[in-house]
This record gives sequence, structure tokens and C-alpha cells, in this order.
Amino acid sequence: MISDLLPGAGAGTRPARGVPDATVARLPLYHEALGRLFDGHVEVVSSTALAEAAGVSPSQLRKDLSCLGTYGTRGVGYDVTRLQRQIATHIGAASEWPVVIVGVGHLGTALANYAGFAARGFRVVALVDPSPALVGTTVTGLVVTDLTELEAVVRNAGAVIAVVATPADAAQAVTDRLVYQGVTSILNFASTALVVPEGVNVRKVDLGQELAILAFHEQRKIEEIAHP
Amino acid sequence: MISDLLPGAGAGTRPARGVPDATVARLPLYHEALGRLFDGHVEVVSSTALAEAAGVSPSQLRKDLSCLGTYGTRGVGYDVTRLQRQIATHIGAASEWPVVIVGVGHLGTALANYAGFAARGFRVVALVDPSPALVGTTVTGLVVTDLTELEAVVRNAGAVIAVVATPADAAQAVTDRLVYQGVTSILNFASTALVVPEGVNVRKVDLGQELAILAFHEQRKIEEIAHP
DNA sequence: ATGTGTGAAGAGCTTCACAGCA
DNA sequence: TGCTGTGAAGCTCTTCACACAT
Repeated sequence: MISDLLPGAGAGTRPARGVPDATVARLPLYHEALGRLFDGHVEVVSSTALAEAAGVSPSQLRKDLSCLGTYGTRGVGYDVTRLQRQIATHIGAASEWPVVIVGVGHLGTALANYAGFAARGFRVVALVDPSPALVGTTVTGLVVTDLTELEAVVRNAGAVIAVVATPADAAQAVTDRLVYQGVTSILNFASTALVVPEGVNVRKVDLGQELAILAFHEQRKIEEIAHP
Repeated sequence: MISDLLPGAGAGTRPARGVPDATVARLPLYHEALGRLFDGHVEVVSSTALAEAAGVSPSQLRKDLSCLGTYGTRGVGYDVTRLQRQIATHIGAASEWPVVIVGVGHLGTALANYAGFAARGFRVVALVDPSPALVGTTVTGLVVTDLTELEAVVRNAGAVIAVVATPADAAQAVTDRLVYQGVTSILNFASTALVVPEGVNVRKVDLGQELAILAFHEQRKIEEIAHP
């Protein structure tokens, strides 16, 4: 969550350098919203329309897009096709990213089956798990590989992005091995703060935590009713 | 993600009012870290130690805890048991929250099985899905209920927290029905921005988006090597 | 001495308002 | 006239430094 600091190194001549982290987090949103609008045969879209589709404010959208050095046409709007390609390039969705998933429990299986990955240019190339009951079985057309072969799998796939969906106590060890093999981006579903060297990005998704945050707000609502 | 604004209504006399949103997001982290330390029979913990376990800076931890009106002992540290109870109360983990999951695909199933929920005081009380193939089957000891009975299920359970794990095009309709039945907190896994009335909190977890953000950073690393 | 609690400084993100271009 | 692009204001969160309790 905090994970990536990325100082931002004073704006260079080229765009794309020094894009705020918050903006990066929204780019996929815009990319997807554009996909929806494109199906409707829209060729030009205003910041207002696209912002609504993405669920953000128009000014925020404009500021975000301006960071990419994107040129809309003043008085008209943005060319959907061109903008979509722009974002796709920056986002890295233009190329195909091989992804390795470690941990094939319920969550790992769900992720392997998740259609949203393929739609965004990710290809799950390997599933890794230590359980003898799972190794060798097929999940979504992929044979589950034993954890001992993790290094070989990552190397062969040339993967730099990995998903850690193991129990919390195994997560750090797996991460260390992934990083050692050249993985520099990790999506962490284990409820532990992973320690990684500089230059490696970790994004943590803690489902229990998300619910806990909601519960906190509920708790507050209750208290507010009790003591107005 | 942006979802909750919650103005923060000028600090009241009691604590717990006007807790920054960012702090709320970290409380579950601390709660869990405390759980780990408590197993090790630690009775007092310093901000430095707890901060490291939670993966944040010591000053941030202190500031966060001070928001709760928590009193550690100067020169000593925080009493683990007391602090854990404090956070649990604020977080709402003290009570048990019934949760309804709508959409029993791979993801919904994974969530139903997710141990982290129970550990944090959530109890999945119902699984709802429209598919005739699923309705009536048992998942994790729960019988899947038909989508047409959504209203009854929510009412009977008295649930105010729900998880939407449906395809994107069904998400809004389901949400409307949930909100109408009194649900005020929604964890959204569908890749759509849900529209909800004031007072309803939505947290969005978009797995594809998380990966996309990582890919962006990877893309940037590549470009940095190409143009130093 | 040691480590919490906290005001103040600093950084980052969002919103606003309007200049500038089609 | 209409909508983008952007400097500046405003706000929230984070970090720093140090007073203060034990």
C-alpha cells in the first residue's frame, strides 16, 4: 500500500516521468472506461463524460491525462482510440505480461480463473504450490508445479510480476525466492508486510482488512446514533 | 477507493471522532500485528517494535494511536492486551458482523472460504447467486440461496455489510437492492464504479487494476533503462 | 534515560478558476 | 462558444523534532 515511494525526480523533458502515484492507480480505470465507451461507437469523449464513466471528477481526469502528455482537442474532447492507445502504452497493457501465481488455494484458483487479468494484457503462465495433492493437477488449463521448482518456473517464463497467495507464514520465504530470480513486482494477498529490497514494488491486497475498514465505519455510524 | 469522504466533523470531546481515513485503514494492520506479538508472550511493546511488525514508521504509529485516545506509558511502551482491546473496540472487531456474499463464482467461493474473515470478527451468513447450477449446493457449510431471495436473506441476517463478487454488469442492480434493504457498507470486487446514496460506504477491490499498476511501474523501469 | 504524545513543518493530492485554443 | 490544459489555493496525510511523563 505505502510500498512504492518513487521520489518523482523533477519533471524531465519527456512526459511519463514523474507521474503521481495516485494518477497511476487511476489509469487502469480510465482504460477500462474507454473500453466501455468504445463499444458504443463513440469516437470523441469529453472529460466530463469519461470522468463520470470512471467515477472521478472531471478536473481530476484532466489533470491525470495531462501528466501523460496527452493532447485532447480544446473545445472538442479526447479522441477515444488515440487516448486508449496512449494509456495502454503507459500502463504497459500493450505488451503481454507473464504472471506467476504462487499458492493455489481457493484464492489462487480464483485468481487463475479471473478473466480480468487476460483482459488487461496479463497471462498467467504458471501455478505453483507445495501441496502434493495439487501438484500435477490442472487448473484452468495449467498444470500446478511443485514449489521446489519455483526458480525454474520463473526463469523459464521470464516473469517479473508474481502473485503471492500463500498463507502468511510462507509469504516472506516465497517472496525472497521470487525476488532472487528477478521478480520486481509482487501482488501480495497474504496478510503480512513483505520486506523487499529497493526497486521491488509490492502491492498488498488484504481482503480481511478491507472488510475491517468497512466495519469501522459501521461502528462509527452506530456510535453517532447513540451519542448525537 | 475514493468512496468515503466523511468530513471529519470538528473534533468532539470524546476521542474516536475525526479519525483520519488513512489511520482507519491502518488500524486492522496494527490489530493483526499485535495478535502476532501477543502469541510470543510479549506484554509491552514500543512504538518502534510494533511499527516494524506492521510495516509503517514509528511516528506514524504513534500519531495513529493517539487519535484513538490511547494512552501508552511514556518511557515504557504500550500494554499489548489493553491496546489490542482498544483497537478491537474501535474497529468493530469486538462484535460479530454478519456478511452476505453475492456472486458465488470462483472469487465468491474463495471469499466464502477465506479464513481471514472469521479471524477478524466477520461471519459469512449467506451466499447468493442466480445460477440454477449453484443454488441449493453447499459451499463451506452454507447453502447457496437464489438471487431472487436476496432481500429476505439480507433482512433475516440483519446484515449491513455485503460483498459484491458478481460480473460487472450485474453489480449495480445487486447493489441497489442491497442498499434498499439497509446495507450501508459494500466491498466491491466487480470492475465497475458503483453508484450509491450518501451514507453508504463502498470499497472497491479490482484485482486486474492492482496488477495493472504494477505493470505500469515495470514499464517505467524498462523505459528508464532504455533512456537513462 | 527512555519512549510516548503532539504541535509544526513538509509533501502530495485534489479542487478551483480561468487562460488559451479550436 | 465549448472544452482542454494548468497554475494556484486548499486540504489531507506524513514526517520531524522535542517537550514531558515515568
